[in-house]
Amino acid sequence: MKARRDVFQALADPTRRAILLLIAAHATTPGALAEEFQSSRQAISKHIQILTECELVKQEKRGREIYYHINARKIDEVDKWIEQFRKIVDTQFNQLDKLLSTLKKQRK
Amino acid sequence: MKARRDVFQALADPTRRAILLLIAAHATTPGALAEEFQSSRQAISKHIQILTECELVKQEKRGREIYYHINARKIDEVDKWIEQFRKIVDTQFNQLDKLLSTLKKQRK
DNA sequence: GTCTTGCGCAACCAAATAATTGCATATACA
DNA sequence: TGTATATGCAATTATTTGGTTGCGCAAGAC
Repeated sequence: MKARRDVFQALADPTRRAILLLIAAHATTPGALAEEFQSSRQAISKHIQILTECELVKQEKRGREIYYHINARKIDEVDKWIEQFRKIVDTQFNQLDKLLSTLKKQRK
Repeated sequence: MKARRDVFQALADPTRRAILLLIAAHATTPGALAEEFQSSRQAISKHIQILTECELVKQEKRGREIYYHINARKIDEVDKWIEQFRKIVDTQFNQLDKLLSTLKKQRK
């Protein structure tokens, strides 16, 4: 567990998506979340760690418990990509060269 | 290469997102796509295969070439999830029980 | 104080993923 | 017909992922 930590990758796992919905509905602790899944507390904790690393959730330590909150703005990154994608599809974008140079920049 | 094949997982890989943008801009063949990346043709082909399996792109065989087209409707699945997520965040959704039973159904 | 609870951290493991390499096949072109 | 091109398929490999188990450490409960 180490490398690519972006929102897209975080959303790829169905358990993590479920966790996000639960936190969105009600700020919760790792233990409380784990009870909702068949996996262990540690497994859930790792998922939350990934969600925290890519800033989709933030922690609030309160006593010996940790409450997780949603950072909704991070989802905008996904929205932005989809919007860009849709725009290209819709306009049948023919400035291919422009797109290619954009992609090259992103790779660096 | 076998299991989970959904749109979220397909979008998790940055190369696949780039491929999608390229196809969106201009229907293309595997060979033409491979030239835009440093990876081999086979590597790109596998990515396209994944994108095809989850129906984000469709094939059109023409002679010995294969042209790929975008199936934009599949992206709606992501949109829908984000919309659901946003709705929960915005309303601070307190019918937690309802959400929990929804999640349980989805797991089956 | 002692005990229990709520966590994180590290080691470990099985399975999935991404990429390579080599080979097969079908179409175009000379 | 023979050769080059465009592609898929299968086997192999390194890395990443998702999960488990065991340990340790604070913060409340008694």
